[in-house]
Formats: sequence, C-alpha cells, structure tokens
Amino acid sequence: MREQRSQEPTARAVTMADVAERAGVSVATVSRVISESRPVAESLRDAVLGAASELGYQVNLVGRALRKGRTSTVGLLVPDLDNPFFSSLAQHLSTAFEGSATDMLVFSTCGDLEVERRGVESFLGRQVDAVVMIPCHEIDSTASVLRAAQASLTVQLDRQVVDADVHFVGCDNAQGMGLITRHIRRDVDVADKPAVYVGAHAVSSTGHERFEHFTREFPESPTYLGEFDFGWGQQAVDQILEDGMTRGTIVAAADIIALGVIARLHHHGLRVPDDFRVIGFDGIGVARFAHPTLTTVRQPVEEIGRTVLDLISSPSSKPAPRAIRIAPNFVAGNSSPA
Amino acid sequence: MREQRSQEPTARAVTMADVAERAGVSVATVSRVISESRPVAESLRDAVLGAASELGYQVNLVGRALRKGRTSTVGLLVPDLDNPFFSSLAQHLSTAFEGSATDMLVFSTCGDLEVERRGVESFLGRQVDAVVMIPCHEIDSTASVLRAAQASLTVQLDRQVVDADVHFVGCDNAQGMGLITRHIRRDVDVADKPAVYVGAHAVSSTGHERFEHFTREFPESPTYLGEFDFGWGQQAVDQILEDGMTRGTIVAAADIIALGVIARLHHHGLRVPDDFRVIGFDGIGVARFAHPTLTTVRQPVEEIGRTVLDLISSPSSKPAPRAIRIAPNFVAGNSSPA
DNA sequence: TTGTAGGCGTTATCAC
DNA sequence: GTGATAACGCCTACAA
Repeated sequence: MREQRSQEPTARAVTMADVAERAGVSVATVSRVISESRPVAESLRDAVLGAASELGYQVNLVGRALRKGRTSTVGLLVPDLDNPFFSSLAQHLSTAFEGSATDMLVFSTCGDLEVERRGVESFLGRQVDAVVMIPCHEIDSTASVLRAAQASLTVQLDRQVVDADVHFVGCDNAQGMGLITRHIRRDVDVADKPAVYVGAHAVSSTGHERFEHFTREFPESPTYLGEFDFGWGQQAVDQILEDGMTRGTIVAAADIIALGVIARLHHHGLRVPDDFRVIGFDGIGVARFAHPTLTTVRQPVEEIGRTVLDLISSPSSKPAPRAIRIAPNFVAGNSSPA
Repeated sequence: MREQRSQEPTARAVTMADVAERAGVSVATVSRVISESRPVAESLRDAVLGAASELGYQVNLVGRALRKGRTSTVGLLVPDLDNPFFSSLAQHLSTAFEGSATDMLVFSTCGDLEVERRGVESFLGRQVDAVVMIPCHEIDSTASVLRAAQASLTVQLDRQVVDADVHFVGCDNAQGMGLITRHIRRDVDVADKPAVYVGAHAVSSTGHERFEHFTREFPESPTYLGEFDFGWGQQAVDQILEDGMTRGTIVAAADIIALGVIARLHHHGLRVPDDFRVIGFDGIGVARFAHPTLTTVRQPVEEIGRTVLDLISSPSSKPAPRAIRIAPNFVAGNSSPA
C-alpha cells in the first residue's frame, strides 16, 4: 500500500553548527570530518558522521565556495545546443567532469554576440573556476574571450578568435582536410566528378581553416559559402545545379551542411554517390541517419573533453596558453566510397 | 599593429569595500546602488557607479547567494545530451531563462541511476533554486525525484516517475498518439499495410504511455519493444522482416527510433512509404535529415521551456504539484503521406 | 537618505 | 587532535 508522497520544500537547512551540537564537538571538527581536510580521532569522526546522517546534513557548497574562493564550477558557453556537434561536445565535457566534483553551467548564446558577452559576465560573477567557450565569431568575439581570460582560466573550444593568446582545444582542421583531399585524389576520378566546396563564411576559425586548406589543394575548384546549417546545404545544391554542374564531389565544411546537401540532391532526383559524391566534416552521430551513410572526418569528442579537463585542472595554476589540436579520423561511408 | 594580448588571471578581486572607499561612501550604499534595492541620492549613485566602473567591479554572486539564500541557479538533469530531443529541451530551457538572470547547471546522467542520484545531491548542495529533471527510469528514479522535491522546488520534465506527487511538464502522449492513429485510420489502408509498433520498454513514462495508447487503438497489432535509440530501430526492422512482414505501417515511439527504422529499410532495399510507411514521435530537428522526410508528432519544445520557467518562477513559493501536459502537433511528412 | 553592524555556512589560523 | 574565532563578499535590519 503506497501512500501519496508529496512535495514539501525544506523547513530550515541543517548546518554544521547543528551537527556539531548534536555530536558534542566544535564546528571546526565537523568541518574537518566532512571535508576530510585533517585527521580526526575515530571516535569523534563516528559521532560526527552519525549526527550528520541522523540530521540529514549536507554540505552547503555556496558557503564553502565563498570561503575557499573556488566554486568547483566551470561555465560552458555554446552558440547553439540544437547543433548536434555542439551538444555532443557538451555531453562529453559533462562526462569528463563526472567524478571530479565539478559541475557545469551551460549557456546557449544563440549565436548572438551580446548574449555571449552577458554569458561571460554571468559566469565571471558566479566565480567559475574556468570558462570554456565556443566563440560565436572569429573576430567580434575577441572582446568576450579576452574578458573571460583576464578574469578566469579560459579555454576556447572548437573555434578560436584571431589574435588572442588564450588556450584553445580543437580539431586539427588542416589534417582533417588533408584526409579528405587524400581520399579524393586516391578514390575519385576528378575529371568525371570535379570537386566543389560548400563551406561557411569565414566568421569562425573552423570555417576559415577548412576553406583555406581545401582551396590550397584544389585552387581551381568552385566554392560556395554560407552558414553552418542544414538549410544552407540545401540552398547550395540549388546554386550548384543552376551553375550547370551535373556531376561532382561535394566537400562540405560540416556534416550538418552535408546532410542538407544530400537531402536536396535526393529532392532533385540525383543519386549519391552515382551523380554526386558527398563528404562531410565533424563525425556527428546523426551522420548515420543519412542515406547513404556519410563519408566524413570525425572529431574525437571524448578526447577533446578529456583534454579540456586536463587543461582546467592543471596543477600549475597558470599554465602557458596553448593551442591544442586533436587529430581527427577518416570515416568511410557510402556517400563517397573508396 | 596589434600586440599579442595574453592571459593573466586575476590579481585580486575588487570588492564592494574597494568601491566604497574609492567613492567615499559606505559599503551599504554601494550595495544599494549595485543591487538597485533602495533609492540612493543621484550624486552618490554616480560616484559609486563611477568608482565601480574605474575599478572594474563586478558583483560576486557567491557572496550574494550565501546572504540571500537564493542562487538564481537551476539544475537540469538529463539522461543524455547526445539525444537530439533532450539537447533540444536543454536549448529551449536555456533560452527561456535568457534575461531572467538565472543560469542553468547541466548534468548528464548517461542513463545511470547512481550518477543521477549523485547529480541530485550535487545540485542540492549547490543550493539550486530548482531542480529540473528528466528521470532515467519510471520506477527506480523515484527516490532521486523525491529527494530533490523534498529539498528544493522540483519539476519532472518529459518523463515522470510513478507515484510521486511532484511537478511534471511534458507532452500529452495520449493526444499525440491519437493524432497518429487518426492519421492511420484516415490515410492508410491497414489491410494492405498493417500497423506495427516499435517502441521502448516501459522503463519511462513516455515509453509506457505511448505504448498503452497505441495498443488501445490497435490491440491486434504486433509490438516490438527495445530502447529509445537509433540502433534499436534498425534491429526492430530485422525482426519485423524475420517475422514475415513485407508491407506495413511502422509506428515508432520516437523519431530517433523511426530514423533507425528508415535507414534499415533502405538497407534491405525496401521503399518508404511504398513498402513500409514510417511514423515517428517528438519532432526533433534532424527528422528533416530523413529521406523521405519523417511524418511525426512534434512536441512544442519552446512552450515546454516557457512552462517550466513559469512553474519555477511562480510567485507563490509553494505551488501545488501539477502535471502539465502540452499538446503536440501533427507534422505531415513523406514517410507516411496523406 | 545614509551608515553601522551582524550574519548567511564554511574553512583556515591560531592557540591549547 | 581539538576548539574558539576570524574571515570570505554580500545584504538588510536598525539606528542616525
């Protein structure tokens, strides 16, 4: 026979003083037991833990944070959680922190610079131990990045602003694009299916770098630049067809763009990879949803998460700013087979 | 000529006392100006704001939180941020909080009950103003939900545990399944394409309810139960084909399952919707990635986010626990056309 | 309207 | 090894 259990917000919080009184010791001793900061005689330890348990005591981390000057909190600033690659980064960052007693504040900027600025201020006001941010814009986000870095340990994730000497962890885009161009040179008859690039305007370092390394390898190839989203991939296909292409190898700057490209090619009755090959970049989980499966370059998000954690919890409190580039892996799919 | 600007973590934080000294007023006055809690003579106000600005003062929210007993923080507990529907909920919750000076702690439980338990404890220790959680399990998460509700304002999101009188905001699954069954009765020749259900084991209220309402309408139809993921959708197709079906209308309990179903049908050379119709549930953004586009029932995530916010920032500090069910919308796609 | 002072819950320093 | 006590940064009676 189960009874309705109802919601009854807290009467008054149990504090260390309550535990101390109950256990017949001083608050200092309670603190030492709870925080395990110093050895305490076993008898007192048991008394304290017993009292704490009976009273349902739980440490108040706000009080602790104020006293210690550390919050065990990191702030993650991300342009859009609806973007599968960004939410994947958030997921793996969260799991990397798992067990380190660190919690993660998440703030979505919706790609808006002013919102991004406020997000940084909010995190700093909350005294986060570190700010991890995916800057919205390669240039215009510089002020926010520098502001964060001046007041807190800061790591740029995935994208970095130009000209700021602040930690960065992201994919080695040069190497990733190298994997793609090598695949094309080896497996594709470029005379039959010329390479085309569908990328993003150079407002982010990722868009910038991927474009640069593609054009270095295929300087004569046409390029189309838009946004990092599904809709742009669709539009790009229309432009490519208007420009008279009927066959080709479309290199997209991101999987999400590639998925839009594939969807639109299907819509026009074109076959992948028979008419157009399609190659993506990022390795998002939903790339499996594509039909055919997407040939892409995968960023090792788990490793990226761990790397950020290492940087943040570095023993030296002030490590030299570094740009860490993680090597991506080629993922063979059917959208551009070997 | 731009110089390298480098990362130099804070010397010492500027405090209200510093501002007060500089402005030649008391800390109380500074506090009143900064927090806009009481009127202050304009001359002093200007002096304070000037001093604050010169010193680069920013309020320390940890100190404020300790004093006020409110942190302006809510904790979001989610099983998996890599799940597009959950990350979409996170995104819209984040944007709903935008401008309310409330920040969001996010914790991914990875579907693990013990991790979920620890997440709740961590949030409570951090004195969050509210806990918003998507429980992992319909029954086994009950303890965590009740623990949260006993210590803080708590809202269950999307899924609810049985037998706990705690706020809930989620989709009206009965109504959603009603939209689907109505579509089938109206647009599908069930004699030619019999209905099949591919759902999830009843470990979550969503899985439970959707299954229940489907079988109520189609009691004779075969049902296949697995997980809420892409891989299960693929497996289910193999089972359905092994069981000898060659045509049918597959109702999936979630879009993510439906996408796996479609991918696997293609793999077997079967056509959608010619051989098998496919219908999803949730309305995740990536449903557009499917080819053909997915016929589904969309949960209004924006409205869900706003509703949670309303509940949390309710003026009455102790509103009666309520289950709020938001009506979903039918989204016509090509995977099951009219 | 402004200042003084106490305390939110915790930890660190200093005695014992 | 243990206890008293002073901060941490802020807000809010209370007094002036």
